[in-house]
Amino acid sequence: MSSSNGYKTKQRRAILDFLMENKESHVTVSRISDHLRDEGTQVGVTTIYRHLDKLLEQGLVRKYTVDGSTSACFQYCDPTGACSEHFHLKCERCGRLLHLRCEHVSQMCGHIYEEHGFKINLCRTVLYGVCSECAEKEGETE
Amino acid sequence: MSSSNGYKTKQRRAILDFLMENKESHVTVSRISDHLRDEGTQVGVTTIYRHLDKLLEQGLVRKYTVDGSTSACFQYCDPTGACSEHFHLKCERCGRLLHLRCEHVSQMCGHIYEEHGFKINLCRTVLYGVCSECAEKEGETE
DNA sequence: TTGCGTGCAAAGGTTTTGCATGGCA
DNA sequence: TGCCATGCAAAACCTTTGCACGCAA
Repeated sequence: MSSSNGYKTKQRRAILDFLMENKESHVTVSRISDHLRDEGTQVGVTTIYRHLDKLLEQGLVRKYTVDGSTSACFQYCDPTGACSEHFHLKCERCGRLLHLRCEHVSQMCGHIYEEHGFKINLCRTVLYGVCSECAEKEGETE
Repeated sequence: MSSSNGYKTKQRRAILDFLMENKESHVTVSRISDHLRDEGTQVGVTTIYRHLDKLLEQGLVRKYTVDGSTSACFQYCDPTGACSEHFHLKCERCGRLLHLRCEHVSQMCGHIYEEHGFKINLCRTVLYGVCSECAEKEGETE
């Protein structure tokens, strides 16, 4: 079913490459556009939006918004499925996305499902907070 | 400090009333605007945005985005502060917001902080998924 | 009376749509 | 060659800003 997801064009390749290069952080459409232009592979924003929509449907990218920004953020999501099995932590200070691979926490998902009847969608859920590095920096000045 | 948060106008009253009536779900600016117009208390969107900004600063409303919609969602947040002490679950089907008051889950926050060095911000964090009622409905048709 | 609150109009952004052209298979 | 992909321009939205007037205190 997913073997023929459209033509292989250089625009699609360029967008996908950039997303994969930045799989540890999130990017906006304008950042994708700027990067591709600087790199020499000019791609219209329309095309970028259309590809992201498709990738979203296929579950290959994650989409969310960051406080204070009006534009959506996108992030490549490994097709091996690894990212749909653990929580994601987003630091409100530095913006980094951390992958929380932890047995203890995974069990909590089971607990919430069994005891509270709520099936968490790990693909969409992001835990916001402050990472240890940023907490240290703040501790210095406060 | 928070005893004099501006004048008491009928617009402010109308917006706050609507938010409090809908504290179990989220509303968009256009929904607020439509409701107030239908109710007879026409309020300009500019005013709605400005009040929401203030309420956000005061921590009286929560703001987030829902997949598929480009506009922001707002939700009244009880000033008793209880809501900053537990997780919120948002059902992706019915849109309801559930308050997860559970000792076991609260302990997990401590675990993530102590073992992973990440301090979760419960005010901003929303766990997405499907609630038990919607899961049942889907089970019937699938 | 003073100064914040309000709402219109306009600006600024982001995202979507229509349509003619380009390029993969 | 047949379609899908692309990109420009324009439209459609959402949100913010400037400014004059209204209204609470």
